[in-house]
Amino acid sequence: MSAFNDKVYKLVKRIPAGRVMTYGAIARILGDPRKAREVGWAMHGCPVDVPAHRVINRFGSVSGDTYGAERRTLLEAEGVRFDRAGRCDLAVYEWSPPTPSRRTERPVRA
DNA sequence: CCATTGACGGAAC
DNA sequence: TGTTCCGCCAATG
Repeated sequence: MSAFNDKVYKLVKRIPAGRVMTYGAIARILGDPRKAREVGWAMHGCPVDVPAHRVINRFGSVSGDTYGAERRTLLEAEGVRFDRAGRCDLAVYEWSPPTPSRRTERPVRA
């Protein structure tokens, strides 16, 4: 288990219900913007205590074939709205980890 | 070691 | 976010 992989899990666990993060955003926060694919690969075998359904691609759509439908259902249960194309509004739902010197968190209710 | 693949991203059209 | 192409990187055979 690489350190990068562990960081991904830790970050994903901090994502609040009803909010999502993209693979690229996670990789970027972890310091390796180009490792977006690895984030996805890490989620492929993620433990059950990691809310992998809150990690989606940059289009706001859920990737994956079989597991994708299940994850999307979980997100909808948390209040995330999907349009007909299976995408959600990242401008509204995308979440960023809290920073020590900044507390600008807003409720976000679409 | 080389080729292929992928739960990605982004630039170019 | 339409489609196509390419770069990046780990895992897999």
